[in-house]
Amino acid sequence: MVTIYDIAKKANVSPMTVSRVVNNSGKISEKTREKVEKIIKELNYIPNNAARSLTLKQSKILSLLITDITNPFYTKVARGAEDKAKQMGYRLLLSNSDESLEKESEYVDMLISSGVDGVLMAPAGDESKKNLKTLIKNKIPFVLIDRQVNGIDCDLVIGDSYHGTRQLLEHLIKQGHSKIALINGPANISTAREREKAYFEILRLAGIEANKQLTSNISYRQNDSHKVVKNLISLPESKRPTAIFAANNFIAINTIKSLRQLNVRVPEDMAVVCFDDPDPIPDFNPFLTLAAQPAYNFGYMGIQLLIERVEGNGPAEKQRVILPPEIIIRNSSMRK
Amino acid sequence: MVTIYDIAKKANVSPMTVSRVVNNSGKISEKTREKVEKIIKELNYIPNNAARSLTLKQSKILSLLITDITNPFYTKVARGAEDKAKQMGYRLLLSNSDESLEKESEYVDMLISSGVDGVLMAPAGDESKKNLKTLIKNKIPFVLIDRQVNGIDCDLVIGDSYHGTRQLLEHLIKQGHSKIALINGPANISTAREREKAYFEILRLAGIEANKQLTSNISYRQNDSHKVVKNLISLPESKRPTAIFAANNFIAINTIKSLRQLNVRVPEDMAVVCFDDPDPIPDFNPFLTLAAQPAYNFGYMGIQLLIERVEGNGPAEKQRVILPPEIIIRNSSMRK
DNA sequence: TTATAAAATGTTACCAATAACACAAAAATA
DNA sequence: TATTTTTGTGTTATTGGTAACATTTTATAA
Repeated sequence: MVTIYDIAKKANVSPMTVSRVVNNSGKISEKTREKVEKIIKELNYIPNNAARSLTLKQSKILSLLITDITNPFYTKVARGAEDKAKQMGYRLLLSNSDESLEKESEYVDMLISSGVDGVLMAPAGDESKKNLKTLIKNKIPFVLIDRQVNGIDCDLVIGDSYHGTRQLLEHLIKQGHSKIALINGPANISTAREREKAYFEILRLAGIEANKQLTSNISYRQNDSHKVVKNLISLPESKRPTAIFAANNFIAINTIKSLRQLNVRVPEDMAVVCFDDPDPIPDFNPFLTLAAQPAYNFGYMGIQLLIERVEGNGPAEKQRVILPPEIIIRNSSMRK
Repeated sequence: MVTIYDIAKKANVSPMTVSRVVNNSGKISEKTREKVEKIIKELNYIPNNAARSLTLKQSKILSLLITDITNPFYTKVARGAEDKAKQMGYRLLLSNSDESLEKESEYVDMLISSGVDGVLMAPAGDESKKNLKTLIKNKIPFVLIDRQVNGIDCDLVIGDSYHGTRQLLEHLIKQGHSKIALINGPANISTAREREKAYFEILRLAGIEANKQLTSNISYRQNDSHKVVKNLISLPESKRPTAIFAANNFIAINTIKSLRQLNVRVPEDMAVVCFDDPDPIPDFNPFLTLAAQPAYNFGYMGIQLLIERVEGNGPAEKQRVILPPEIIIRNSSMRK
């Protein structure tokens, strides 16, 4: 490995001078700069980040801690995050918590040890508070995306669950539905709570009496919708829903799969709508009506806020960025 | 930040003893080990990776350098890679080259500087040789996935383009197609070359005279299929293809979009098949007939080979892992 | 009981880069 | 020309951890 010492020797200057050339810091005569730069090129010198991190206490590495990169929502988040990080001269570490608190906790320790400068995180749930406290204790800045955590005041980039829910439900109501089921995510995740709250509020506003029997909480990523769907289908005609509002893309897809297995046609017998597009490549075979969140921007903005914190340019008060969803109406909710 | 010196002082031992406890190396009496471990917990000590990297010359960070995480193929690769890396105690850096040689080159420099222990890479093309040489010069082990590079002898995890192509084409031929167009990726990417070679070979074996007019090379990820599709469609009836073999998922989707714009129905007027599933969530609205490659395993195996190299446990000769595709026949190629 | 081996712990130097300070040479000012 | 300021460059110490060697303590054998 080529070090500044090798350069220094060959250029007949001190290592410090080389360091100054590399970092463009301090005063350097044009002559020495050129001489040193020439040798740097010649020997193919690349600075050693470990040594730099050790003295500077910054690694230029950020971490993206999400639940699962294979969820297209987070795929796009990751892409946005990586683009912004690259643009700002940072590298990005990828971690998948799978919505598991322990995995998240393991990663947090690993990340601290790795010396990341900051963490962009979609927390597994409210219990992530413990892991965030660990970050705080270690003075590692973080920004939350998609989900908030009770009792943690920090920079946020989140969607607008209320308006997304509202537009989806109003669309269903306009289509003539009044018995609308909610298959929600876990109650310990803020987005699920917000969507549920919005669900009841909007039904009330529309003069529709909500029925607790029609709502349920399941995982955002494990496939356990089947039982719930079966239950809904086996309700007596008078109570059986004609539409399902799935809290995310994954639930929606599994719901549709279950419905098909049960010979319930979508949308003819059952409309389905959800949050977040399951299709990473836009506009191919579009089927699901949904509230598309600007996932790329979640990542992009998140990294932007994070770097502001890392570099200490952020405002004193925490920033809350709320990105509105876009409602896309497609076949899964259209009465033929 | 808590260091081994803090622990040492509080435990009344030398820093070296603490280091030994942390790393479970050397001989330590049970008594001291317990004493030190207690204080480590108490002070919440987490080792500083920068310092460790500096002495040990290894960072426990690997890099995944792919073309685009939003391509579902690479999304799954990334997930497999991250899972294996985590399991082996490594962290994973994510980089998207967008099939651009310069971006790839920038990343390679960044990665070397970051001190990654190894790189798992889907090279942008044959010209990536230059970037790989940089890695070699810096003694950074790497493994290539999905694509080979002429003139670089290294560990590989690749698919089987020949058999995938063969099965797809035989399926089309069995469906009665004889005028089959190939919309291929760039000729400087090994997978494209292999698929083209297989295409001609298999047509020949089937006694079908191949027509150069029916083959073309476009980007694997930019949407520039439209002109090509238009040309194919405007061929005289006698020459116009009845099926299109798209070299990857992205091309296939854009091809179908173009066909729809041109009012050509798929599969009624035109069958379409391709490599790689564009759908990250399995079995939802499946439409495309394709050769599905075990993307997750590309990443998983790739990291496994890479870590073998990094840790010096690998065999002397380079390893070539070839993962066969699975043909999935769906609607896009079925004559109704 | 002493010599010797083994086990446990400590000391020193080093990894690559940089901050902080020191100092010489050149330029500006008196 | 002498003095001050500025500019350019060098020296030393530090960052957190560990390898290599040194030393002390304990256990074992003679």
